[in-house]
Amino acid sequence: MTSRKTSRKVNDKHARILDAAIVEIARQGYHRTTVARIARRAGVADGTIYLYFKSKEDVLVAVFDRAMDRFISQGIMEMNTGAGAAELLYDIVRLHLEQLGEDHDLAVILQVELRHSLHFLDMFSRTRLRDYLEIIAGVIKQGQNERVFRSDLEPMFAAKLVFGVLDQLATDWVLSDRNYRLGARAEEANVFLKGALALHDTA
Amino acid sequence: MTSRKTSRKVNDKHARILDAAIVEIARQGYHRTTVARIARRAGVADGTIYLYFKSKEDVLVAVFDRAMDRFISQGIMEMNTGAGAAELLYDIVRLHLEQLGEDHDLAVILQVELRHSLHFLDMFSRTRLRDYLEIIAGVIKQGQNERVFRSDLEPMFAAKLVFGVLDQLATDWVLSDRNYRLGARAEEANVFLKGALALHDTA
DNA sequence: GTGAAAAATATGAACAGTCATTCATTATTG
DNA sequence: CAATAATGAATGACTGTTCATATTTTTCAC
Repeated sequence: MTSRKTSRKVNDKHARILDAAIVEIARQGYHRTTVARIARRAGVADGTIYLYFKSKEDVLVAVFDRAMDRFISQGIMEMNTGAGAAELLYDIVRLHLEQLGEDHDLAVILQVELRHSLHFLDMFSRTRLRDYLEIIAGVIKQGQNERVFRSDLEPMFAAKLVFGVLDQLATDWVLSDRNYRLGARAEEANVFLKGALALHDTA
Repeated sequence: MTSRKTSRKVNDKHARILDAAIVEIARQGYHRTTVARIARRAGVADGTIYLYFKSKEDVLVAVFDRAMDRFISQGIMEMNTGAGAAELLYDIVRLHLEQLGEDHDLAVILQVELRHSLHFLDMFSRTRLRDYLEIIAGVIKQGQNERVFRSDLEPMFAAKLVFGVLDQLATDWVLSDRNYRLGARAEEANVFLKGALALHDTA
C-alpha cells in the first residue's frame, strides 16, 4: 500500500520496480519470481520493466546492489571512529546483526537469494563483500597494532572468519521462526569473537 | 569415462542418475540443469529418470541427501573417540575442510546450490545440519566439563558459530581460484576457534 | 537346454504449461 | 504536435512430464 498514483515530476519507477523485486524475490524466491509479478507489484506494465532494465537478470543484479548498499551505508558508516579496536569490533557485530534483524526481506535477499548461483555469489564476493571484509580487516589490524588483538592471525583471514560467524547467525535467524531479535545475539557473538582475537599466553 | 556398458546384474541407474545430477548441478547450477542434461550424462533416456524419481525436485533432494551423507559419514564418524575436547574440535575442523577440499563438486553443491531456496535450505537445516551441529555441540559440552573450554557460552550456540567459521572458509575456497588446499587452513582456523572457546581470566 | 510368452524396464517424441521479451499501439509530456 | 514514456497482448523458446512403443529380462512348460 505504498500508493500515490500521482507520479508528478519525479520518475520513481526505477525505484518502485526495485522495491517490488526485493519483496517478490524475498518472499517467492528468485526462480518463482516472474517479471509479470514484479511489474504487478510495482504498478507498471510488464514491458515497462524493460525500459528501466535490460533483462530480468539485470533487475536481480540491481536488487543485490541495492540490498548491499542499504546494508553497508546505513550501518557501517556510523561506526565510532576514533574508538578502540575492541569497541569497533563490537560496533560491527551489533550493526551487522541489527541491520539484518530489522528488515527480514533484506535479510532473506542477502542470506539466501543472493547465493542462488555461483555466478552471482562470485560477483558479489569480488565487489561489495570485499569492501566489507576490508573494513573488518582494518579494525583487526588496528587491534593488533594496539596490542589488544593477537598478531598471529592474518587480518584478512581473521576478517573472513568474523564474517562467517555473523553470517551464520543471520542465516540461522532467517530460517528460524524469529521469536527472538537478531540484534540481541550481538553480545554473545562479541564474547566469542573477542576471545578468538584476544591475546594469548603463548603469543 | 567410468564406462562399462554391461550393466549385468546390478541396477546402477539410480546411482548413475544421482552422480550425473551432482555433476550437472555443481557445474551448471540448479536452474540451468535440465532433466534432459542429467539423463544425457547418466546415459539414460529422459523418461527413465521418472522411473527412479518422482520429479526433478525429488532428484534434487536426493542429491542433497547423498552429498550430506558423503560429507558426514566419511568424515565425522572417524573422529578420535576418547580424545580430549580440544583434539576432537581439531578433528572436526580438519575433517570438515579436508572433506570439502577434496571434492569440488560436492563442495559447490553444499556451499552454493543447496542454498538455492528458503525451502531447501530450511529442510536441510532442520535435519542433516542439525545432526552435525549436535556433534559439534557435544564436543563443546565435553570441553566445558573438562574445564578446557569456557562455560559461559551455550554449547549449541557456540556450535553454530564454529560451523559458521568452517562454512565461510569453505565458501571462500569454492569461490576462489583454488590455488591452495582447503585442508591447509585447518590449523589457522583451529587457532581462531580454540581462542574463542578457551577459558578466560574473567571466567 | 530351448524358446515362447509374460513381466519388467527403458525409450524418446509429443504435449502442455510457463514465462522472458518484443513491439505495434496508446497515452503523456513539453 | 512532436517526442517521449508506457502499455499489454502476442510471440517464441524452453523444459518438466507423460505415455504409446520398443527392448530386455525372467519365467517355466516341454
